[in-house]
Amino acid sequence: MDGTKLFSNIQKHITLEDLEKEWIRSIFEARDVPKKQLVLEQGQLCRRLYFVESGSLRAYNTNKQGKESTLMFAVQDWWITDMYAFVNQKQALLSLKALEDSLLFSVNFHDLEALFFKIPKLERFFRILFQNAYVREQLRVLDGISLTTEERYARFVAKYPQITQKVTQKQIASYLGVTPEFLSSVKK
Amino acid sequence: MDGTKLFSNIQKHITLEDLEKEWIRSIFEARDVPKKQLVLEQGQLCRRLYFVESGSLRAYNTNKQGKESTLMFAVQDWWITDMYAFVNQKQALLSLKALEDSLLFSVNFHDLEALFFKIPKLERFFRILFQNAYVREQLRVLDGISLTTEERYARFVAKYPQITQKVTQKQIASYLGVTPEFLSSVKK
DNA sequence: CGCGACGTTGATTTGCCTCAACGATTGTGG
DNA sequence: CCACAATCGTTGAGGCAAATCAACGTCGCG
Repeated sequence: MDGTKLFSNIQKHITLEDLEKEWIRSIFEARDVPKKQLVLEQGQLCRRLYFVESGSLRAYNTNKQGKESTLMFAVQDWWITDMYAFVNQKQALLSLKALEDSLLFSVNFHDLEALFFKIPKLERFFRILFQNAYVREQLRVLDGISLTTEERYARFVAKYPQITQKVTQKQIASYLGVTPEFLSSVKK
Repeated sequence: MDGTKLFSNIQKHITLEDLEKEWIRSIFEARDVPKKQLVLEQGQLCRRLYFVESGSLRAYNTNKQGKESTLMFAVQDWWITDMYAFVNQKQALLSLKALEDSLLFSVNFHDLEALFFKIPKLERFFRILFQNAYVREQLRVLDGISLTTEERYARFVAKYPQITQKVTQKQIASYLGVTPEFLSSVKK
């Protein structure tokens, strides 16, 4: 396990001693996942929180009629899981699938809880992480209830240019909550 | 300042010594706001985070055409602010207005930052608070892109029965992102 | 008492979905 | 490496969901 990106990600908000890095290293698990592999399947217990060291993932829900709704994309240097199912240790509402060959570091729920007691500074790190995530989702909700599809597509492209390149329009459509056909027509 | 609800809210997730309560008390500010009063106005700098000891607030954005979009309601025992503007100390995207006579406790940004250093346990409290808020917003996004208006209205009523009683249908419509006329028709 | 906001209803228009078809990519097995 | 299948992005016809606009009765507030 190298985890260069993981440690520099954490050290954006707090500083770590070598010993603390060692503890973290011992608890996080590295995993290579090939393109299209499922990391988590909807309905399973969601045991782990993932950090994307390289590659990218998509989190999506599939309803009874088979319609997919994309809740988030995660590229290099992002954290991702089905957070609802992770913090409540419940059945996942989401599936997580690799968009390309990826290297993930992950930690299970109970190890992370223990790590918070061993390294209280991590509470600060995750406080800031969740704070930013909350703000991001609130802005997305506001966009969703106040903007037209055309405006929301433009904002997505402006905010996530690197993601726009990696994913299909069908996936962007399912992130915006519209059909691929309609998104296609909006683009002109 | 009494702050019974404030302290018991914090102590849902961490325990506080008397001295720590004293520090918190000295930094939080009590304020009575009458029904319909603006607590924060869109465009102003958002300096404070609010806790609703009693009463209720609504957070909403008004666009150029004058259309209001409700981002959240906060009743007794909830925390609220324009979180985007608060954590970045930017111009507020939202206005906060009292739905009824309310008692608020609030803290300004820099005092809260200082308090995190004085009482590191508070990082844990807010880590959990933001974690739950993030999950809540993610589920709202998912509902927004995957459900019909009828289903979303039913979920709102089921999830927030006490809010449903306090607010107008116009406000619920602006929370769901539909017009009052359409919500009215959906209810049958 | 009277004004203004609310909730509802109906007529019309617009946004968006559904379904089907098509060429262009992508991926896969022989 | 090629041939075939599958998925993608696009287009168009038709239908439904939701917005717009106007009208009207009700209610709370000044």
